[in-house]
Amino acid sequence: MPRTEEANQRIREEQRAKILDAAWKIFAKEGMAATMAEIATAANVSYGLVYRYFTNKEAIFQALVEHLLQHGVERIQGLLEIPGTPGERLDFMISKVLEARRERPEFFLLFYQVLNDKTVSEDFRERISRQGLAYQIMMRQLIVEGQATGEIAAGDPDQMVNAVMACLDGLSRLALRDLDQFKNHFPDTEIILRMIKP
Amino acid sequence: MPRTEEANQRIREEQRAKILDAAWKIFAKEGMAATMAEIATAANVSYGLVYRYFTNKEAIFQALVEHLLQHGVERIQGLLEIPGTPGERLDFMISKVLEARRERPEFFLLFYQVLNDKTVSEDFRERISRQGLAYQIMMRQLIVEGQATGEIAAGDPDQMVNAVMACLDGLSRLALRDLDQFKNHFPDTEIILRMIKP
Amino acid sequence: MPRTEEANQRIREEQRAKILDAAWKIFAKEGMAATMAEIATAANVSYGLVYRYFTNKEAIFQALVEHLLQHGVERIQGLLEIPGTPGERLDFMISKVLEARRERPEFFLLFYQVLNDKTVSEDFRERISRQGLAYQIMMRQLIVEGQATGEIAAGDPDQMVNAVMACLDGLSRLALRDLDQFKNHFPDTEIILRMIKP
Amino acid sequence: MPRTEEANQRIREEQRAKILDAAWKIFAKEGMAATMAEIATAANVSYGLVYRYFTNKEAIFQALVEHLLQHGVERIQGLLEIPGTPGERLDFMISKVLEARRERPEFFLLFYQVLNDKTVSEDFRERISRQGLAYQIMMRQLIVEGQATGEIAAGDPDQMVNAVMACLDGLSRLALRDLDQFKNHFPDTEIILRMIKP
DNA sequence: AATGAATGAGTCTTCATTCAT
DNA sequence: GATGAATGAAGACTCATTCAT
Repeated sequence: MPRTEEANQRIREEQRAKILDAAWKIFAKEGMAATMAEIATAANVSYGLVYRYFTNKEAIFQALVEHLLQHGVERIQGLLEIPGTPGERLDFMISKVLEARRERPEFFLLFYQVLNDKTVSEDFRERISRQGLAYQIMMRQLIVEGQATGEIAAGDPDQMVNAVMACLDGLSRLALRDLDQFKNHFPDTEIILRMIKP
Repeated sequence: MPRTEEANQRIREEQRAKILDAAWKIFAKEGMAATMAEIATAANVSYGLVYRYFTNKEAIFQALVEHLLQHGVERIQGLLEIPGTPGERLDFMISKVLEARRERPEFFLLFYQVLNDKTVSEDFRERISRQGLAYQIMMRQLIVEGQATGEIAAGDPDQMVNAVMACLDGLSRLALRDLDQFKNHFPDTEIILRMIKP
Repeated sequence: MPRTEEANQRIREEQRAKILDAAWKIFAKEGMAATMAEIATAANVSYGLVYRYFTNKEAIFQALVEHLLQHGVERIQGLLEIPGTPGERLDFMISKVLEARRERPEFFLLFYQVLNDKTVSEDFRERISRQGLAYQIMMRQLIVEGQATGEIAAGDPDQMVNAVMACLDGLSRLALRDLDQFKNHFPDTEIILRMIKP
Repeated sequence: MPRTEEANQRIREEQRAKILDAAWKIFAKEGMAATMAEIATAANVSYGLVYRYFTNKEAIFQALVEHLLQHGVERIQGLLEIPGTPGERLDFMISKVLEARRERPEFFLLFYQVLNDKTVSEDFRERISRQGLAYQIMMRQLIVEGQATGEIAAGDPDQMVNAVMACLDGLSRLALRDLDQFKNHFPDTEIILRMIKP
């Protein structure tokens, strides 16, 4: 008695999700050094099954990255439409991303894995990189505007962008090293914002 | 007619240095994922020669880490003896480390590689970790003292430490991703310090 | 549809046995100089598969040696319980071991490989050595007793032990060099025994 | 001021001898697994020098084997000319070889290394093997003759040859394993001879 | 759809051999 | 004649990927 078509469909989706969930955690931590065995074990599926859902390791990575790109675009789109003064918009933009980073650290960790791992295909690096850049360009733009309105401290806007981005990056990595510190002493937005406030 | 003993000595020192120099760059970028072939190529020596100078990959890593620990200890020792108010000492401490990070990015990148790579021996992780911690504890102490004197902003000192450390970590990583940004728009100490200033 | 658990179990046991069988022959001949490729080829499996069954070359060796120790102990235990005069017991003991050596030459060849190969772990050498010694001590004891009863020739019992043991060792090695001679002209126990008979 | 020709000649011979002496010990123990570094160290010469005296490892081996063959031939020649009854000649032949084996164990150990090591060139194995065979054939012949005269026990002469040869082989190997036993309890000829005496 | 056994290419390490001095 | 630094091929081991059931 074969399964119904819907049942199969559902199974497939569930299994795929299970694998991807596991992959998030593993890839965020290990990057491309993650092994297929680790992923299968973490997903609680058999070794071979992973290959029925994904062509190869790169393909899993790709699925995660697509997710990243997708959500990233949405998020950035959202930020573009926010009303307010440049300073207000910066506040919002940074507080939002901080929140996201606190809630989904794997998300951003993967982001950096993509950028640093040379075994990741150039195409991904390119796309991921472009997205990060979009965010930075927007931040820079708002900083420049904010300096004009006096909401933002004077100084090289690029330095400020680098400082803020570095801080975000570093916080994400803290999640890897010391989850306790990360969860219990995640800095308030205010602290970060002081870097660019007059 | 064999080479003189001094000539051999010199050759050995030069080659060893050449290999270590190459290893800094490679390990900073790749961590233990670096291949011996990469290191040999970067050092411009043959594959097998690396093994005449170092027992194995771990031993190269070890040599670099020892260097790290050595200099780190000196640096931290130096900071302990600085006179001044807590706020002044924090200024000094952070400006010094920023300078070091700008000048020797590989140095700190390796630091993080050690912490994150689970293939690195537990002993190294322990020692490196302890050193990072010493720095953080000192910073936290000065922040608390600075808050008492009013030189430092009120708020959870742990959050501030995390924010500053994250920023430092993130800046180091910027060197990997975008050396141009890193070199030309490295943030002034002042920007970072604003995070903890009232 | 996956294989049944039993099928897998059976496959694993068969393959493991196949590899061990091949390993007996190869290790007996080459000792630790045996290559994994040789073993895989002799076992008619792929290179990598050997590593799914054994951690490393040493582990294969270990499995064989455990077998050796196991059976050796049984054999020696058996000899202790034999009734009869010292001379009779010596006859029995030597005829038994000769038979074993004729039937399972690899068994004893491996024994000597362990003793002579300095790349074998000290622990193994120790255990194997102790076992050989136990056998020799028993033989020496019976020789001394046999000399008292007049069943055994007078003379230095250590020399006799050495002569007999040397003969056994040498016969095993003959299997390597000239299997034809070994099989068709394996000496009768009587010949060996004459060395210690009056 | 260049060295005189004779001085050079003498140096060359001394160095060559030094290397060969060292090689005897090392090769007897390790066979072809001996490393050139070990040999150079044991000979107390520099690594590279070995290659000025010998083309490669095989060549050292070859020099030793030539020595073996040379002396072996002499020895066997000597035995052919011995007068006496078959039994007397056997006594002589075996006592001589036992003496040689006790005095120069490396000599015979190398002999067996050649036979068993597949990395030794087929040619050597062939020649060495032939020599061993010559010795055995002679022994067999004398045994047969001795059986006719009643000096030698009845029985399969091949078995007797194998038993005696095995004993010799085994004794040589005892030198590797337990030099103390080898030196202090080397069996008297008489014990060995009993195997073939009525 | 699922399982895990099987394969082999890539990397680490050793060591025979070559080469510059 | 002598030295030891340099090279690279061979063997151990890991792990992505394929395959039989």
